[in-house]
Amino acid sequence: MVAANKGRPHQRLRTRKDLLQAAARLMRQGGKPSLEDVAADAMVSRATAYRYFPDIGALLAEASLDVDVPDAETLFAGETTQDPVVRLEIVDQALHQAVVEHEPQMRRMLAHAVTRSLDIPPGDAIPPRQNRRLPLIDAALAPARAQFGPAALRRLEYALALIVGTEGVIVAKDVLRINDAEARRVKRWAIRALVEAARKPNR
Amino acid sequence: MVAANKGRPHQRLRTRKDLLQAAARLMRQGGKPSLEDVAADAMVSRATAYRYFPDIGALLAEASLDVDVPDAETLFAGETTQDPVVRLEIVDQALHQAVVEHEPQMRRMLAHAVTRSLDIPPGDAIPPRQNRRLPLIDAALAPARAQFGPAALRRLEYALALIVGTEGVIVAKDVLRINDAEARRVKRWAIRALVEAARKPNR
DNA sequence: ATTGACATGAGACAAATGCCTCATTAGAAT
DNA sequence: ATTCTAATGAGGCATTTGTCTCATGTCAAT
Repeated sequence: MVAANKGRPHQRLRTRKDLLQAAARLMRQGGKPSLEDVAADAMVSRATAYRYFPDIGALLAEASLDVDVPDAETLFAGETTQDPVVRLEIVDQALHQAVVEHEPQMRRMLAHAVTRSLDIPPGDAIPPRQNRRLPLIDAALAPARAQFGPAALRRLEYALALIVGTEGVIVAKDVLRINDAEARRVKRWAIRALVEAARKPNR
Repeated sequence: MVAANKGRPHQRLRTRKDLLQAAARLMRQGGKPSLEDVAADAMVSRATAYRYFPDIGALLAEASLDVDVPDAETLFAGETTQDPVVRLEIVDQALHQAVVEHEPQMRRMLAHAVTRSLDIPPGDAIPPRQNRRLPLIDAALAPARAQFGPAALRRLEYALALIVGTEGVIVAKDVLRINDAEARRVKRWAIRALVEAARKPNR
């Protein structure tokens, strides 16, 4: 593995970027490129690719990762509503769309994230999974925070996180086998139900 | 691949079982056995292993699959309650426990299920993912079916399926990074909220 | 008991994976 | 401009993966 934070940052960033872009490009075209393909497309030697990524799976997963999910600020830029349900539906819409638009990458990413803890030596620290979901949920609820108690808010955010992320879309597709429209409908209903339940004084 | 339903069913089932058992045994011991290891342990030639499973991933995933989740009948055997919330919590408890008890296998299984649609030739049929969740949810709601309209029932079942399965446990662990107790608490709250929302006349 | 279809074992093969070393190159600091 | 070090390229190596062929063994039906 190449050094992390000294020496030649530019060069390192460039080759890293080239590798990820090549991987993304090849995946967009067709199935599962080999590390050799990626390295060749990035005009980088195979050894160098292994210096940046522990294995081909990690490379592909990370290349799948730069699906740009809008952040909270841009998502709520022109939005004036205070209604948490409306704002949550905006979040769900954005995430849902990102998933269906980049479904193969999202699936690969999820698979990698889910098994990462297995392939590292036991007793070693598990790198935290990157998380775009909670900040968005939090931002959606921000204007209405006063409506909930602190514990209820936390509980609500966690429950919502079970519904709005990648996994929800995948479950709807693979387990429930329903189409996008119905999946969206189910989630919207659930979101509203949870928010309203959290609004109640207690329990 | 070996024939599916003619010839010598006994022999086929035996070797298939031997392979799966060997894979399960080796996985229980340590990390990720190679197909060669599995074949050797099953006292079967490598070629034969490939005749039963398309690749090592499928073998390991299927070997992880025989985690016995109780079916609806045994789960509700001594149960007299009609309350759907209580019954749903029983289901959630059972599934949650099955996941945490066999976490590595469940993760492998999920990863395989999630990416299976990617590695098959495009345009080909996607084999349905096996589903233990909906029947259990359905059984939990069965005594209370009259309380819901048909559309509301469907919607409720789908929403619940987003919360109670494997994915929910994984999200709680990896994304929310909360412990089992809190995960259970969040899910119980969400389940109750959804059921009660579905009870209301409409919307 | 014999036959015929079916399952298996043995081994060859190309490709991919991950790891390694050593020489060369390119960037950063002086 | 020179120097030193970090990054790279080239290639080798052992292992694994997945596919194929052909000979052999074995089950089941007659």
